[in-house]
Amino acid sequence: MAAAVDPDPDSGTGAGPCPEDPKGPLTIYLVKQLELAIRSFMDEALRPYGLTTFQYTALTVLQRRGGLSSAQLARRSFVRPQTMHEIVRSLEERGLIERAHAPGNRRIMEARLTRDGEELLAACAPEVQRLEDRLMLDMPQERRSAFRRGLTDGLASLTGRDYG
Amino acid sequence: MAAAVDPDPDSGTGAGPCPEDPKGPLTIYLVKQLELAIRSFMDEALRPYGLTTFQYTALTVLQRRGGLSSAQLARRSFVRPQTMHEIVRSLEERGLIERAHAPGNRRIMEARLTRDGEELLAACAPEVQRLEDRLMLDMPQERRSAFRRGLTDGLASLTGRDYG
DNA sequence: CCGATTTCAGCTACACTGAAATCC
DNA sequence: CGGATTTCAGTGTAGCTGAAATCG
Repeated sequence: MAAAVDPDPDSGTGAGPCPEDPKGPLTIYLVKQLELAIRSFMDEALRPYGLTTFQYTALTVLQRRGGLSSAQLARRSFVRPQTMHEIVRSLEERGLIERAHAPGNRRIMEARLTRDGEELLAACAPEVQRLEDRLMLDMPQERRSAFRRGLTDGLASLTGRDYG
Repeated sequence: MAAAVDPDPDSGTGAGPCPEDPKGPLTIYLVKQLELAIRSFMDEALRPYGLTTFQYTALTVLQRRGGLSSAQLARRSFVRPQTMHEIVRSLEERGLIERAHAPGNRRIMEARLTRDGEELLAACAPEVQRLEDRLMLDMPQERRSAFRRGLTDGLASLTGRDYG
């Protein structure tokens, strides 16, 4: 499967420090590698529920902040409005979200989870939490905080938004 | 463009702590958000060179560790060998890498950067470094180390490999 | 008229499954 | 024969550009 992660004996990981660059790989490279690993495990965990990682993420954002428009979601996810519209449309078709015209602005469609959407997220939650736990397994509490702070600070630096 | 990142006044980021969960969003969510932001800026920076972020990443891995096979690259990137084969094939077609049968094993094709590939990477390097700098801009040295450690530790936890 | 949102159409890149051939 | 690598064929999803319609 996607996340088989055979502990393969390929010499090294491509990430370790080399004689030429003692500081190791770029941090942006490490972020990408970690995200690839997470997405691989997420896709595997979510496949039984018929969700991709991206669809799941969109649903959780809508769960936390209902009433967002497709364009607002797109900005959060750094994709074009057309791309997010496609995701939203498919989620609506499956009955996981529903959309209604915003009061006072007829051209904006606000999306919200349906009961089915809530239930599907609840069904996935344990597996997602298991992945979160596994990620943080070997980190003592203090290091977890420092890690999360690096992530939010980096996001703030790149986007100018506040993720604290 | 992709990374326009208008400092839009949408209420909040979807990532901040909510009354219901004082601990804030899952760390795996933060990793994904940060990677989305990075990829957005990377795609924008690399477009003039005709490279996607994924292609660029594959090239840099081959630069650090020449002589890898398509299947070895696939394991590092958590994709199927068929997927990586497609990437490698297109890079070879463009003359950025070349492949040769491994000595002693005729079914393995080892890939290496060509001179054109090296030059293209060198041309991209400044822009990529600018993004790296921007990510770490507001972090003092100690916090950068803690952040990088979180990334490598997380990778090690998920994959069982050593990214130290 | 300008800007934001939604939507349609077409396109490329990514990633998967399935299967076959080659070689150790 | 089993296992790994490469390759081909087909499919679906993600994400892009371009363009149009709607509404404030």
